[in-house]
Amino acid sequence: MIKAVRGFKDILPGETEKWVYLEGLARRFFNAYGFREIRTPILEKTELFARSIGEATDIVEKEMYTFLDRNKESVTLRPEATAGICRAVIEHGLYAKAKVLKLFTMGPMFRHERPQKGRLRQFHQFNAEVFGSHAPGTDAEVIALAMDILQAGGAKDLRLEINSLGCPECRPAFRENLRQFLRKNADKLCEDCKRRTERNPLRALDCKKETCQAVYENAPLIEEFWCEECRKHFAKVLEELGLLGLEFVKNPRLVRGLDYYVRTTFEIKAQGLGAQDTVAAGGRYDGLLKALGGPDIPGVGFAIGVERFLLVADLPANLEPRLDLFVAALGEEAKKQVLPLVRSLRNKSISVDLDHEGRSLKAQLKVANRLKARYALILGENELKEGVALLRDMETGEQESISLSELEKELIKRLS
RNA sequence: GUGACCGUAGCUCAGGUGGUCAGAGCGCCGGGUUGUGGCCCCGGAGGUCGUGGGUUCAAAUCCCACCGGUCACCCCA
Repeated sequence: MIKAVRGFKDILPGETEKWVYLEGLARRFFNAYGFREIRTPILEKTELFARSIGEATDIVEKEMYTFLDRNKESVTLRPEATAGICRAVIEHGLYAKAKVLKLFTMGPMFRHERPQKGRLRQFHQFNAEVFGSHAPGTDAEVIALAMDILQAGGAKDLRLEINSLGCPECRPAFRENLRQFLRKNADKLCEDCKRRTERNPLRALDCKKETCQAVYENAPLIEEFWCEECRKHFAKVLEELGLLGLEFVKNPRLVRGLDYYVRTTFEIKAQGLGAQDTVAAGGRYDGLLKALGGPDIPGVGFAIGVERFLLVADLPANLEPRLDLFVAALGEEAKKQVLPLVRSLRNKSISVDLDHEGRSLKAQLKVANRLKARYALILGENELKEGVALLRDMETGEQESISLSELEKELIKRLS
């Protein structure tokens, strides 16, 4: 048997209804916050991700689905959405259309990692990106949007963690200082952190090993290095979050895995997700557009992991579709009578199904029951003779006789 | 890439120390109701016991390898 590729999952009926529900929910909020939808390709030139995410990140080094196209050009299945959106914004000059450009997208991302709870190789995100605003209020607005979507989906016990990574003005000094600290304490660190010391010292702070965390109790803090601008920016973001009524926890060790973040970074964590407890994450990426060859326009955004969202969402129980009407036509003649009616009702958005296998009435009603039909319409020889059809209420079992000439009108009245 | 655990019908799972152990529940199909679903009763279909090798008189059961799944590490949504 041919099975789906590891880490790639079918989303089956029963699940798809939940997806559609959450997508609709997210769309309503994106709309309410003034975001327009953009859809970019799933495949991009590899260079785009290498330049935006960062050459030395795990994503680029070992997690991308990269291959040579037939013309020998290296292409990659997008591991995240921001890079592609930035590319499109630059390519089409979208930044010229409005001072502040608000975009959202939803769709699959691909990362070649070992699957586990809340982690697939093809996974899905809801993404929001704002271009053209340096204002801290925009950071807060974007965070509020993410929180609103998650809360509307019934996610409980959300924990918003926030930090500022500084900017190109102040971060290098911190990075160097931290590196010195790590070198001094190298003998107490795990192998991973020793490696991070030279490659990406900030990431060491994120290490989950208690022995390392014990060392980092005394590590230098980024806030001690923030420049005046970064300090003011962060304070203002927090103030606006407070005004929006959002609780947060400052986490000076919060470091993201993508190089393009500056200043504000945040993660929204939830209970019940196992080891991968971040449902949403994002931050500010002011230099990214310029780095990709565009104008020097700032950006802020976030991604919600849809699979993880589903794990913590509290959804309505009645998402599975119900059939309005099941038509049980007994015999060829009855079926001929009923086909035009079925089509007509369907064209009025009334959901109707019928049996094409010529099965017994009993079997047909059984199907009607399984499809959770509200009504069944029974038309057999007896009814044909009398020029009527029987409308059976599948809840109560009550049946009434309706003349064929009135049938369509009656059904529309009851079912629309 | 590393580790732990797991792999029996469509689904959820039983099957002490190898010898009617190929089963149950749910689902599906049919019958009980010559034209009436849901509840109940009866019957039926459906399985290379993940794959391949080995030990043995005998393996779903023990051993090895491989494949697949789950969770965790790394990292991240």
